[in-house]
Amino acid sequence: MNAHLSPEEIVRREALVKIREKGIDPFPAAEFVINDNAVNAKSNYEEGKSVTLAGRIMNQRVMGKAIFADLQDSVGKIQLYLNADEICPGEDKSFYNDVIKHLLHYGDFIGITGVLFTTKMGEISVRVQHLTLLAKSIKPLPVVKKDAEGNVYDAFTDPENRYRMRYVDLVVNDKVKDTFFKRTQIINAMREFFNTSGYLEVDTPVLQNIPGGAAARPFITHHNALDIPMYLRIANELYLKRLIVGGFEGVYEFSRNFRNEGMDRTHNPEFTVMEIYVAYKDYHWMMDYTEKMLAHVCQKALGSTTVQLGDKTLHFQPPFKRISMTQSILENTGFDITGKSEHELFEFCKSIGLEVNDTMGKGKLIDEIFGAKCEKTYIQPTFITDYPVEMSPLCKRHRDNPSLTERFELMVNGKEIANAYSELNDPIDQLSRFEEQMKLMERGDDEAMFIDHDFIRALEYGMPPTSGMGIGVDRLVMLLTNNETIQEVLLFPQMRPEKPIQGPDLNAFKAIGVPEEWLEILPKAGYVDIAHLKDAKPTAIHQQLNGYRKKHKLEIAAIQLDDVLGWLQKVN
RNA sequence: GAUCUCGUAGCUCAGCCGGUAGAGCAAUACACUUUUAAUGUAUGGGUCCUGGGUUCGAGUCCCAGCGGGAUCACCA
Repeated sequence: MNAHLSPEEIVRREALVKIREKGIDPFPAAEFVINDNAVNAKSNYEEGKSVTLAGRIMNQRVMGKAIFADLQDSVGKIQLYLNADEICPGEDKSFYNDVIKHLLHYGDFIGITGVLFTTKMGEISVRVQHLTLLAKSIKPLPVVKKDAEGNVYDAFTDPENRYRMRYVDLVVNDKVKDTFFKRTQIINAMREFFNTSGYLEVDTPVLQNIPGGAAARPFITHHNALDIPMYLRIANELYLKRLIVGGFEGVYEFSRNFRNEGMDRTHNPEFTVMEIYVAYKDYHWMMDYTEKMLAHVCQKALGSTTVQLGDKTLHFQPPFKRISMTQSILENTGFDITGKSEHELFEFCKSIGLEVNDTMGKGKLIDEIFGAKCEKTYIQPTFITDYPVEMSPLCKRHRDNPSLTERFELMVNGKEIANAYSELNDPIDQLSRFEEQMKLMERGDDEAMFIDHDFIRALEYGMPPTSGMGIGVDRLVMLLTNNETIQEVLLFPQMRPEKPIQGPDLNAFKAIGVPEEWLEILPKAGYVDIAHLKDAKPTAIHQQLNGYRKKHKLEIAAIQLDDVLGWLQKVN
């Protein structure tokens, strides 16, 4: 049964047995009470202080009757000094010699009690008096080593393995845990900011009848009892506005959204957006509020409003630059979109080499121009304001210009981070905007919005003037943790599923009369299951198996052709 | 979805013009009571991603597939 295990795994499983034979439980149930951690023990160092710590053994340097090892706990590492006489004060040194030296492995969880001291090399360490095995690790972790200059050797770097086995990544790669600590600090800082303002955190449906609030392809599922299609939410916007209709002053939600679109280093099928809606406010207020909120988040999570991102330094100190979309396009292309017809925009797009087609309305064409020529130029936080009405079906028309909307997006490092409106609260205008979207859908735009009649009904009861803002949490975390891929800031990013390891069906072979000693050889010779046998010629099977036997010099009786014929008879 | 590129030991990687599968770390054994990429000696460990093809002979060349990465397109 150990055929599929690596030699190291077999050693560890054997160690498990030997540990049990010595009367030690390798997976004890009892609580292990610690009174300190690796980082605190070092920063509040007191010579001779007794500490009890728990964590993984990460590196052992065996020196005969003494061992140096690193203990890695939830916050960091501390060196252990394991001395035979210290741990086994009496005559019997077998716990040290047999268990610690030979049955403990890299990655095992242990608990220790000992006293703090400093080695002659100046390293704060624990002189261990008691050691308890807390959990055996029977699969070897990748061994990552670091030298005195901080150079890392044999790092566990393969992105596929790191993301698939994040639990391993977190153990062996120091910086990974820090990113996720920061992620939570960022989210906590936002929550704290909104709560201090007196706004209410709410939960709205993830499973929706109509996937509204954004333009994107949804994931579709089915509700059996109601026998209707249901959608995973692409946004929560329309539900939060219903709550403003219901009378809340301000509501916000950290919303896990799902979009059935491409995956790359800035897109994951599920991602997190924070959306907030506040009654009686407009988008000017929301710009001020967003600036303050981001400054607060940077200060809380990073201790500064200055953020290093690669070779760029970003400044989140308010006020941020503000520029209208029309002005931005004019500055970056020399083209004034004011009053231009769809045809004129279409021709301009073609003239600057953009790929356009006739499913694109005015809004989408302008968006193309902005995306291609303007977006990337805004590295420092910049509010882009006053988008064309065609691009923003949920946004109130601009108070001074009905062809524009009261909308802003916040650009940082050439990417959209936040999006906000003075929310459209005129139910009649909202319905006609939805109908425009339906026309786009009929033209072939599969990301146009559905009409949500219940949402219209809510607006008909009356929604106060409201400003709403959504912020891409994952992308914000990327910015603030200096990561270039979304996979680095999601604990478990979406991956193509691993192919199940096809366990050869040995029982089926047994059932047709394959002898015990040949059971495991069949799959190795290429016959993974009965179907493979069935499709092959008996003579080929016969030769293949005996060929394998010869090649590997197996000390078992050769298979006769009659045996193979016998198996095949039972198959049919 | 398109293009480029990669897939060899538990980890990081070599492997030339096609000719017996390699190193370091990890593992095992021995030595070593202040090491920290510990050290020294010895040993074991491989479906060279999968399937075809060319060839006397394929890790290597060709084709297809699977998986990863990068770039681009769409999207936040």
